[in-house]
Amino acid sequence: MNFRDLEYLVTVAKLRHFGKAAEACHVSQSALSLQVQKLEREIGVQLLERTNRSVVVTEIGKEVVRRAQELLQGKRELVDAARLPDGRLPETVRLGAIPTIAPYLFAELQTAFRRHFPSTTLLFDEAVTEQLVAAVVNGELEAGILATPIDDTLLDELELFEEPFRLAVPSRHPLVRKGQVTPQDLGKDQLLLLKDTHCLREQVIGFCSAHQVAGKRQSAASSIATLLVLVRSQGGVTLIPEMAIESSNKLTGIRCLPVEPSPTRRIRLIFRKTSHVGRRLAEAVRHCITSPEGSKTT
Amino acid sequence: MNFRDLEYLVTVAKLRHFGKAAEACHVSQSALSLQVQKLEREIGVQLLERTNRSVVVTEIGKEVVRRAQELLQGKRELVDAARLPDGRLPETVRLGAIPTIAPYLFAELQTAFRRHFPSTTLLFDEAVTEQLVAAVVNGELEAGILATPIDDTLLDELELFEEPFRLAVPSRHPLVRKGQVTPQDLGKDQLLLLKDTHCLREQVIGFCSAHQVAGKRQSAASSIATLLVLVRSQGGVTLIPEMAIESSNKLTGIRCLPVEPSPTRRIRLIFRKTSHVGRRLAEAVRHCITSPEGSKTT
DNA sequence: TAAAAATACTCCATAGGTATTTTAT
DNA sequence: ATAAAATACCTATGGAGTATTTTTA
Repeated sequence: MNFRDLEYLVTVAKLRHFGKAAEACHVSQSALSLQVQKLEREIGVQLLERTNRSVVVTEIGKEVVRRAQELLQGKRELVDAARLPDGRLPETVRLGAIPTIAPYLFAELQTAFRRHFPSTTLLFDEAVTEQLVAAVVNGELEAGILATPIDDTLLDELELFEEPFRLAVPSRHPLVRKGQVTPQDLGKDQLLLLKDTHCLREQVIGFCSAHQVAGKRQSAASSIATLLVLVRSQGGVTLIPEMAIESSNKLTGIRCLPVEPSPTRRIRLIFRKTSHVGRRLAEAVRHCITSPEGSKTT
Repeated sequence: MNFRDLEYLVTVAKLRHFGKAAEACHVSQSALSLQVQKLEREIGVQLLERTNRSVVVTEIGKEVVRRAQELLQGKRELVDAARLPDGRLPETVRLGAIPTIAPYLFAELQTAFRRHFPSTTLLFDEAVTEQLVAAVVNGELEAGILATPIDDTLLDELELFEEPFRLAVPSRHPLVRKGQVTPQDLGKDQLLLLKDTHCLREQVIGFCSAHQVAGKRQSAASSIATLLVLVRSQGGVTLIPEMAIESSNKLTGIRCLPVEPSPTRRIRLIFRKTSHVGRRLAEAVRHCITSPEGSKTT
């Protein structure tokens, strides 16, 4: 067994097709087929079931593929860790964030990062929690920023900060006069929510149920920007994270009010436990965010 | 890079000698030397410093060796997991235990295990906590039984039970009449302790300091059996785990008294998080110990 | 100068390629 | 009948061996 064999297996399992897998691995179909067979013989267990139309991974195969992916990732991380210069970062690193954070953080983070680590290019990616976690686990991203406690033994997390939510209401909503808002006020108007791929939605619902707030709800928007447009056009209300306020100030007809006691979400960085690069990137990002005016060279 | 290269590197790092490493790997010195050089070229980092008298592993090399060992262990576990029959155990498994547990548990455990898993041979090993943990981490043992909370991200643990200590005293010690003993009684006689490789020693000291018990102490014995002989010959006292009482009853001139509140230790099973075999063995052992008269086939 | 690692050179096992056959829908 | 994987067979890369050289304590 060698890493190449595992690469072949993982690729066939992903594409469910020997021919396409061979192409992806830049070898002939026969070569790949042969190596996978050899691997199965060596382990002594059938990993794939082949017919002329489809390839299905056996139950044991799935477990083997999962472990093979870990080994391949471990190999990459071995090389990365060995090459990582003392106290520096690689030439390029990839950072992800969930959609309700990314647009409000990336611009400033980019600036701060450039100042602190001028020789490293920071690439951004936006994805919902589930995909973000998967991307960090399989090594497509070195680190990710999200707002959900992680439950993956392969990942570590670094706390960033706790962010309060504000209630966004139409400009001439009666609550604007009152200024201070209580959780109970949330039940009086139509509460606009994001679609359910976004963790923000669950956090808002969680806050409501923690305070026994019921009321009309509508889940239509897939971004905070859309939520705010709906607040204005439909006259509903919504909770948005503090970070989103500055950019939404440009949107006339909306006011953002503090709620007391305040709903919050906890922003975290995740990275693979075993990834030196990931951990160092996470520390770098935290440094950029918590002390944007420091100095540190790369 | 392939697994063989990593094997060569790990072996050289362990033996600090190319020739001996080559012998251990059953290849010629030149073959091994060449592959290690190739690996260093591929990674682009010097891993070893060679002179004609010694081989030293560089700082980066140590990290790479550590990761290489993990990859090699991961490869073994991939094969083990794939070959592991549903709900069964391999032909042979290796279980370790610390010296203050092993002699009192292995005999009965062997019997129960044979009944529950007749087709699996259970091999035992005895080692102090530090060595036991190392052996489980590097895969020499599938699981281990100890009495210390583990602090290793590679390991998982399974609680077994909480075990009380008893105070062993000479037969005609005044406390024998009194029957019930308090922690404060421990300070009145010479307290005999194990040498400091044994965690039992720290646990006894911990109990004493938790109850502000001072007094004469002597750390000489390297086994509970020796402790008890000293109790009799020197007239001191000692705390021994409940499991050890039955076999020490054969020793005349010793009485074991309960202490109230009772000192205890928590017995646990450890195994590699990623080892299917280890986890299953740990569950099997727990099953054997908690329900020794059950039925389960292998 | 002696022990040990590196190098030179030869050999062969095995991964890879092309062409073809088998298999299952 | 056809798409796809397996097989046959040839080629060539690279890992292994032996012999020798270089290095440095």
